[in-house]
Amino acid sequence: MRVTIQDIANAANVAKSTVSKVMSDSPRISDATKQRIRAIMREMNYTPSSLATQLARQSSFNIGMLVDMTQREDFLNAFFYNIIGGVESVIGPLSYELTISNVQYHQNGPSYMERLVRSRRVDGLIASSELLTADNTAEMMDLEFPLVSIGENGSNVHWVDYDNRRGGYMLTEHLLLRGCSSVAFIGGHVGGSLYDKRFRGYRDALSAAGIGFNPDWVLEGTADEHGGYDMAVTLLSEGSRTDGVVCMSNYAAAGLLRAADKLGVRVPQDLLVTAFDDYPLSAFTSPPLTCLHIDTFELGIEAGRLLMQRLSDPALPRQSRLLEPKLIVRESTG
Amino acid sequence: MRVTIQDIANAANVAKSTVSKVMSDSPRISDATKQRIRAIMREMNYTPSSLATQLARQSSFNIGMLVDMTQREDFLNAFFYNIIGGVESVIGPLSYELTISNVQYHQNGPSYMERLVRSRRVDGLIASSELLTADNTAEMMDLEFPLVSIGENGSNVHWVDYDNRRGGYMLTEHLLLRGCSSVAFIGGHVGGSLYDKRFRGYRDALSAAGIGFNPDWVLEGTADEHGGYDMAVTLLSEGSRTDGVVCMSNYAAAGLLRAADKLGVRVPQDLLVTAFDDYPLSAFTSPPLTCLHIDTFELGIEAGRLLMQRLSDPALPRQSRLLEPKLIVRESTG
DNA sequence: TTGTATGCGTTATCAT
DNA sequence: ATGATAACGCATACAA
Repeated sequence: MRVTIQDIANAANVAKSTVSKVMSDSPRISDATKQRIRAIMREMNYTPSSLATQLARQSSFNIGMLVDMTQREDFLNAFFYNIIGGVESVIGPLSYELTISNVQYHQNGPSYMERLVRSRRVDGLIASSELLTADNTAEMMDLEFPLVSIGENGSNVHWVDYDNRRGGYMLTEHLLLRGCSSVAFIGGHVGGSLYDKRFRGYRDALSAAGIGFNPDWVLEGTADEHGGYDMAVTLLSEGSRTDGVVCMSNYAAAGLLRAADKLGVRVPQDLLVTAFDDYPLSAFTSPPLTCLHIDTFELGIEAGRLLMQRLSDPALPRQSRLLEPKLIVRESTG
Repeated sequence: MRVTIQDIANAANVAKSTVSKVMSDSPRISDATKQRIRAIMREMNYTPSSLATQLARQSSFNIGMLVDMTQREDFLNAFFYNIIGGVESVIGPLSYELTISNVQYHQNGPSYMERLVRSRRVDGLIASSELLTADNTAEMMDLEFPLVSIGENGSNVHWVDYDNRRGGYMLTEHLLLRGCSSVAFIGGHVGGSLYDKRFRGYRDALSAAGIGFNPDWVLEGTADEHGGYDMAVTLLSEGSRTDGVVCMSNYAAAGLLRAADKLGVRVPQDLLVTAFDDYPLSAFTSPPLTCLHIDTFELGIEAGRLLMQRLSDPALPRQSRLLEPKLIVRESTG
């Protein structure tokens, strides 16, 4: 830094403690001196050193966010980026900055626990639940280090998540309301955290409608375009009476649509189709897909809010927020 | 911080300066003491305070990256996220952290110049050229503040960018090589920085092939699905002899494909189609699109490298890097 | 090879 | 209402 608080103090013929008080707008400084010193600060183009401030206040005014960039799947990227945007939108106005740290590159060198947490490089951390090991979580709890998990978390930490069970329920219910009687569920694998919740929602909706569950309607597989195509071929060729489908992803749904087209199955005349995630394909398939929109920006906002709350109240009891997804109806369901 | 360097010094019965030297692995400390003190540090679970280190070293070891999150267009998000990943992949291993700052929220409060630059909260900045005003750029030059622009920049700053002219050239040339003789260029508007470069590449490729340029083949318009549809209708209904198209975006191309389908124009039999950007639609349209892939992760890497170079050599003469896009051939061109 | 003293630029406490 | 001074935790030039 060029000009320091001392320079200002000298120029104004006051002690630097006075200048400091002016900056914090202390009521114990006369308005006259405030004006005078502020003018000098402007004139001398003074900006306090953030490094010094941070050390003195024992706070970095920095929030860390852990991401995993090994997954080069672009659609995930868009989600994370939105989360980042959401977090920033709440911490930014509170004069906190956002530090993005990639777990990938912590493999060899010091981990994020060292780089961010123990060194106090950030005042708090937001991280996807998959990236939080039990050990690290425990240590942060022990250090009373503010932490918010994105994704339901078993440990005693704050978390925010979308209601995936509810999502499965909503899509299934929508199909039933449109007259479907045998609804299939395709993509994903039993044991996946997303899968299990969404599948449960699917089954709950069937039960609620008094419809028995048929194992033939459920196909596991990779939830991408290729997987969707294959599962659709299986599902539609068996002469099954399926009249509605819930897909684990819009990529799988795109594959399904391609298969249906090839097999002469018309959507939505012969088959109604729904999928999780609006982005990126749902609006552009033919026909466009009825889908469930997950607003990850909102997720970031909630995570940020929760963390800031925790920051100002260390005794904040453990909290969690379950956000509701939004149904977007398009031609694939009539 | 709980345990400080002083605590370690006490426990080891040495001066804290000795401990400091051990941490930097100074050759002037005996191996014996090094081992002994390191053991104590481990045992006492010591991690140096980053705040204190930063103040003492007069460096935040932080790189700032400016983004504009007002644009809620998801596909842009994926690009930016990849840039972030690229930057992080080079600065992370060098023990720098990445600070993401959103210009949007700097509207009212202090600007990023105040929050990041003048306060020295970051040691250097990476920002998209559209976000850099002449004033701010000038001030950073004046402060000798390390800056790398993403996107060609007129000012005397370091920058990295993709070669958009070359991109326009490549797509056009590809069509010509596939036998097209009248190639159209649709989407975007004269004056746009991307447009002008890409369009120039298109014209250059035509010239190089000795083909005259026909203004009827060039349609301006929004480069989204709707715009693409409209432009295609205009282009294809006029009984024009266009046999190949370069689209400014894969969204526009998707619209074009929809229009072609409706008008009975077959792709690629009657018309070859190419587009800028692989992500997100190009692989999923029918037929899948031949397109130009822009690896934004790579862009981030180059930006990061350039900045780190500048950081270690303040006298580094102004540099720029122009990256070459990659042609991905799919069914839309046969 | 290790220790002493000072600086880094603030904030905060306690006098005055 | 303002000033002197001690933290904050580490790095470093200079002594020993």
